[in-house]
Amino acid sequence: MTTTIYDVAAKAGVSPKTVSRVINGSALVKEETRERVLEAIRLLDYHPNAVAKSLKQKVTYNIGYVVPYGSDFVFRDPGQMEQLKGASDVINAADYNLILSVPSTAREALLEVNRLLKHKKVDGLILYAMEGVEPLAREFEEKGLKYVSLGKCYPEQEYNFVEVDSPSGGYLATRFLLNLGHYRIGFICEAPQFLVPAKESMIKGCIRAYEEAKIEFPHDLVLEGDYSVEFGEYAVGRFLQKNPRPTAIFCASDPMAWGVLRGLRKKGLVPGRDIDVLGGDDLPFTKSIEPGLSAVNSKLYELGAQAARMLLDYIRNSREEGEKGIPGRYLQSELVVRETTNGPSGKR
Amino acid sequence: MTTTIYDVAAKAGVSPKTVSRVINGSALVKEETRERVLEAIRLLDYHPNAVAKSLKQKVTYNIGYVVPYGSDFVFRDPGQMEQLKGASDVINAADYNLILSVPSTAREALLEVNRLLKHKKVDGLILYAMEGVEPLAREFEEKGLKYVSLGKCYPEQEYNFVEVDSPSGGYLATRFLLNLGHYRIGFICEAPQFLVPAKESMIKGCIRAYEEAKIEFPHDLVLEGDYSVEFGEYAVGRFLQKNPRPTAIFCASDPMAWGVLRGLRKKGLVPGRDIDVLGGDDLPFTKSIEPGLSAVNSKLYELGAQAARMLLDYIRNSREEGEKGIPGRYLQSELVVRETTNGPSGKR
DNA sequence: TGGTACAATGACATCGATGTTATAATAAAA
DNA sequence: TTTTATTATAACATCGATGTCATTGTACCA
Repeated sequence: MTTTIYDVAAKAGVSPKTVSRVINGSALVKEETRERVLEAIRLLDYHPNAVAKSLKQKVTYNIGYVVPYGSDFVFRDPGQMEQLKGASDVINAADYNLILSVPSTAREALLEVNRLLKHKKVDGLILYAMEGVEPLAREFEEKGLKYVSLGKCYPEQEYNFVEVDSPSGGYLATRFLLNLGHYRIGFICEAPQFLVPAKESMIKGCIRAYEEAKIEFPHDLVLEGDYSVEFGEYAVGRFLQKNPRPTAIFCASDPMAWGVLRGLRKKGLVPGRDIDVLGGDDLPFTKSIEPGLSAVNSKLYELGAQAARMLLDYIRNSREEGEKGIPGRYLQSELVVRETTNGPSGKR
Repeated sequence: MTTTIYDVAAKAGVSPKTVSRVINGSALVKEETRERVLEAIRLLDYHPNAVAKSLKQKVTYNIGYVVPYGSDFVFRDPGQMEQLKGASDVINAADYNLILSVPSTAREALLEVNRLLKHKKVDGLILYAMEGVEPLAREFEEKGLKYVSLGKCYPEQEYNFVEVDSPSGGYLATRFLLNLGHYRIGFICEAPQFLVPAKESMIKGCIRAYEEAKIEFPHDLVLEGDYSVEFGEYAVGRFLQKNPRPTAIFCASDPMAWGVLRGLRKKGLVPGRDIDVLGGDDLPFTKSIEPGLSAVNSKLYELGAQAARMLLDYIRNSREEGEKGIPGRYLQSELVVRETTNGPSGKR
């Protein structure tokens, strides 16, 4: 049936071990033998069986990417895709495979993770941190299973995570808007059910910026959004009822900002002239929107890429037993100014 | 180290084979023994090694999902994500794993596919059909490797594909617009570099609808787009220069239609009043856009799901050698009418 | 010329499960 | 009660690679 290393060995008149040496580029093979073996491999169209190799070497070259119970959420959120893409690129470049798993309930997520990690289908896991992953993360650590999470899984987590520093992004955005002359700013921040409990909301940074500027923070202008375009649109209505109404709106995610743009237009308001708008991701799509949406760049691609790099590092260099993993990292955001932030009306 | 089936056997005082029987739910185990074994499994927190099982059974329970050299394209196109999601849901429900691979060049794609299929890392492959996959598909067939393609890989392909019947979608859309009273319709169809050579363009169906209505087809109003929002916006400018200018625009994809909406607005035109617009995918995002975009529903989720189902079928029921696979299937589109199609101006 | 190093190769065991086949224990049939 | 089925279990081989260790061949040095 399938050709094995034994077939090749027989054809080349050597032992299987020698064929193995040739495949793995060992220097301990005479040039002439090597060529004979390579010829046999070519003739038989032989491909080593990765499963057998895995069994012996206890390495699968598979990385699991698990997003617990977020199926709909995940596939519709372009921010999620950026993270996945970052991870995918790094994993593929390292000749590993990415096993994508998007269970739809917490229970399924648990089963899934077991199937992958404990049954040795993957060498490690990238875990998207959401409400409810804490027990999973704890268990991994207890059992010495390798993972890196996208975001902290619980407040005291010190190892194996990469996280966007949301408060610093909020601070950056707010300071910028305050400097433009805004003081009534509407905030759409992250609804808790979409945030890991451990993650600090951007709003902390926003408040800090107000404090530094010694301006009173407009607590009446804070909404909690679900990352959807729809929510952004809805929020516009809410904000316009306020008195005085905000002169700028800052959203924790780009899709909500897209919704805000749409909502404003529906009300006959011009973003960037009547009301300033600032997004929270700087997704690729945001670059091509009209008018050009200013945004905090949350480095989502980089987030995924770094997580993958950390995990690969961890997998390949973990000699000592009982080491805790790799210290967590925070990514700092940047501000990208485009056309929707020009200062309060009249100033333009 | 890791607990194996031998450890469990020893603890329970039975043979490894009996443990295996318990794990696999064989009826040939006395109730009392079963319980003893289960207890041992629990105590030792034993999890069977999937790799060892794979080696023996020659089944990996992995499905590869390969999108040849389309990294950027893929992750930015929400239509792609719908297909991926459809496949992912089916694959996970069947207790298989999805290995996602998005190589960025044709050469990498080849290596990738070899790594996956020939090295036995997956039981089968879902292959996104694009320019250049034909040789791959041919080789798979020659070697009896299992795959199903999303779209035909070459014109005469009869097996192992699922495809959206684009011409029928084009026909549906065009007939609808003609019935509304349009006769100058602008078409943005698929640029050839993004289409498998084997796939028929929707434009064929559009022309057919014109023929049936005995109206002359406006050949001057056909553009080829790259699926991007930007192109849709650009196309608006092109169309408005035509004389007489079109009263409706039909796009092969939703993102291009989103671009058209934006482009129209920038020119001060109102979609659905001044010019009708029709999208080509009916993506989730399209449901929530403003104004509600009418669209041909291309069943992209279903496309991915069907491909996965076909492949799983093929994998599980392929007893006979040399069978060609599963006959290809075409999915028919539907029309979803929302707010952007009200007939030529004045008629409203 | 014999000894020592090192290069090149192979024999055999091993990874951890399951398939095959033999055998022990029990139940049903004669 | 003996024979025959049937149930329950185990011994051993096997999947296809690689690791360990032994062995052979060759070159270099004393």
